[in-house]
Amino acid sequence: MDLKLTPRQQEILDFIRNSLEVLGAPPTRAEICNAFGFASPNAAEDHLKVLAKKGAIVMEPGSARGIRLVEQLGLPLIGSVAAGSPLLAVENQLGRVQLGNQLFSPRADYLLKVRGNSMTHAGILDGDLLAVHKTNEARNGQIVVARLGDDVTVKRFKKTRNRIELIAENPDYENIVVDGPLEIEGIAVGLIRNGDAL
Amino acid sequence: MDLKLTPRQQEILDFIRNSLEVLGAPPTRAEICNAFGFASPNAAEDHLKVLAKKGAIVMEPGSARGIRLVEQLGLPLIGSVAAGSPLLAVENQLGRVQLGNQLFSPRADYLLKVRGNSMTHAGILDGDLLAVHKTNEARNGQIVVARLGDDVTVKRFKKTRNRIELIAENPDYENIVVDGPLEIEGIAVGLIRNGDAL
DNA sequence: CCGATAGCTGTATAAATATACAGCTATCGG
DNA sequence: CCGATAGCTGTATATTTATACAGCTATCGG
Repeated sequence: MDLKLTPRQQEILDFIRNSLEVLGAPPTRAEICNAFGFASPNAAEDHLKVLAKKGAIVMEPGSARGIRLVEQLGLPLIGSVAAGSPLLAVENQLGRVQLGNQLFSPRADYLLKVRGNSMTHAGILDGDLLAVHKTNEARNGQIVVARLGDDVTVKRFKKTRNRIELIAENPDYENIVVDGPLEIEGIAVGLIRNGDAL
Repeated sequence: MDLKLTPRQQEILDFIRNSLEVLGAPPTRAEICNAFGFASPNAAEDHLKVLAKKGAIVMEPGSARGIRLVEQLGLPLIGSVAAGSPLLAVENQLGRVQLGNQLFSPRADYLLKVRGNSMTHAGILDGDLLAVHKTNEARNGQIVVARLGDDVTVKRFKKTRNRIELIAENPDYENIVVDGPLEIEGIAVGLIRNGDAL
């Protein structure tokens, strides 16, 4: 979903860019109307919907000035996950990393900053950024981001006839035999290592 | 008015910075409350008022998410001025230039992109950015930004016993003898020339 | 001529948001 | 001990804002 924009739609997009630069915030529908001389706020709304459908912007539902430019979105970088909070909650985000998500396959939805050494033998070191594809299903042998109660962990997924195990790729760490509620948050599709860690 | 911030106030400011980076827009009062665990939106309001008074932010009255960081504000760059519109109207702004306003004295309030060659003999070329201090009063010999009806022009100010003249510093252009309404928008306090024009 | 699409007007409304007023506690310099 | 200030709770409200619904015109490929 990344179709070409009509000239008019391009103008709207440019206005949003300009608003971000000049005002420091995205415009409201009313401001768009004002800038283009629209008599109805719905004219702006329609344009925004099209821009969203075409993948140029993302709209934060119900939020004032909730227009985000996809081009400057990049992938959210998730830090340490606060107990019980949704992985992608704003409070867990360290920022965004400018990175086309077509770099990985399947598509990366976010980056997770890895903490600890439980996966070092799989080449995943402390501080690495793990590119994660959001999904609820994992196949045997895949490296998953899993939630066990309040904890979020990165491990290798192993499913046998009678149980599910989360394998630590480091003999110093113990594998986890799942007995409580397990939720797959996503599967690893890539890795980025910052120069600092090399 | 640029006093030191308390640690708490610094935290609030950092949160605003973070919100701009992560969300792409300034936070609402409610979001600040949420992030810091405040029970009352007024706690956020108070902090913002202090930050505004101390010069760290500027608040757009009545506007949703109307918090601007002064540090990334720079000086507004005014392009061609639409007939009849206020000089600093958003529609006239080409963007902002990162520039401490203490560079000039008196303080520069905005930059005006000069159009035309009527001041070339004063070293003001087409395309130059003129740093302007906002004021209604000009002294003899100062270079002023003046409004004559719908037109905004840059000229040297000359006041004699019985009339006011706007002098063009280029023999190819004619001086303007003021007979209609004249409004001084500001006086030139500096000049910036972009590499392109050299 | 038809249906789809772009681009708009006009109206309405629930929810988000800014922001005022009143008051309370802890700290700190004098 | 006093007054000022920082930092907050709690309540209330006028605006701003997002956004739905209904409908209209012009263009364009078939």
